[in-house]
Amino acid sequence: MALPDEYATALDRVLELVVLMNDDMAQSFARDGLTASRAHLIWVLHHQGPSTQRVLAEALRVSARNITGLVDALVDTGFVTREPHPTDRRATLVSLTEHGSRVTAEMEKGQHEMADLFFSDMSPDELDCFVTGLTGLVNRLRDRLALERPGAPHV
Amino acid sequence: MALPDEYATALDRVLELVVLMNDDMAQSFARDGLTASRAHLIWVLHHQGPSTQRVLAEALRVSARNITGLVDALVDTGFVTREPHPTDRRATLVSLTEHGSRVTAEMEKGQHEMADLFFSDMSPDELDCFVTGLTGLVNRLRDRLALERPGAPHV
DNA sequence: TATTGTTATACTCTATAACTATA
DNA sequence: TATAGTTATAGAGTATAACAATA
Repeated sequence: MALPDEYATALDRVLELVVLMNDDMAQSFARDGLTASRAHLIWVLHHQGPSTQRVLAEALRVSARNITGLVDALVDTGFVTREPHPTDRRATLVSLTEHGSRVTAEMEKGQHEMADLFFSDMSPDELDCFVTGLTGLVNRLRDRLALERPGAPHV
Repeated sequence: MALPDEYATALDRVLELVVLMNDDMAQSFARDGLTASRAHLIWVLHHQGPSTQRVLAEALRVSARNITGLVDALVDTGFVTREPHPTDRRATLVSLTEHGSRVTAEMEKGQHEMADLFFSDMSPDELDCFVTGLTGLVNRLRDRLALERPGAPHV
């Protein structure tokens, strides 16, 4: 055990970051008429294009039943459409509407603004040092999670 | 706009940290038979001692009705007790049981272990530089949230 | 027989509103 | 009149299980 006080302060900062980021994202989603889960779903569509509900369930790591509910809600609120799959008549393809595309594009822009807010005040050295420390930390955390949750995907 | 690629990488790391921390905490709570909300509640009791439900509602920033449900569940699962308030007969005092105290003490120990995992591989210089960068980032994020949510408490 | 998505059911967290008991 | 906590009701996310249509 080395520097308990510094460690405690540093961990407090990390925990505060997590809380603030969760708040910030939830708030930003709410402004668009979305929840975190619905935002996650259309974010996947934004990056992967039209997808079956099966694929969405795997991407969000939730049950097929849950995807049915999320897609229902996103259809009702005009973010996505359900269309028949061209070759597999069991499946449906979920696609972004124009509104859904506009919102996900705005989300991407919001990420760039957030990156600017976070990093444009740092010198190149400061940024490098911060990212190095953060990367090591994230890697150690990812390893621990993989160990403690044997069923999880070991990407 | 300065270094878009470095910024994007750095933001990705931050976002990954948030996801992993959320997963890690949820997993750790589940091992103790808790949810995030219930863990938050007993964490407040651990630090503030026996409290009225009113105080807990303010600490967790949720409705009084919600606290009733959380305390019901925590009483059923043996983490807390409800007792009459000594002077105000409208109020009830929520206290940790022995089991609740043991679990919160373990949570505290788990935090120390997490801090060790995160920081014991960093040199003092690396830690200092990481914390400096993180502190600035957290401060800018907190300021932005305060601006965008005028009703929020300006601690 | 396996897969896709649905309906049925249930649990958790969240909220507002109406109500009781007490201050 | 105001406050502490409950009951009533509702919406959202999550799960498993049973079932339909299709592969």
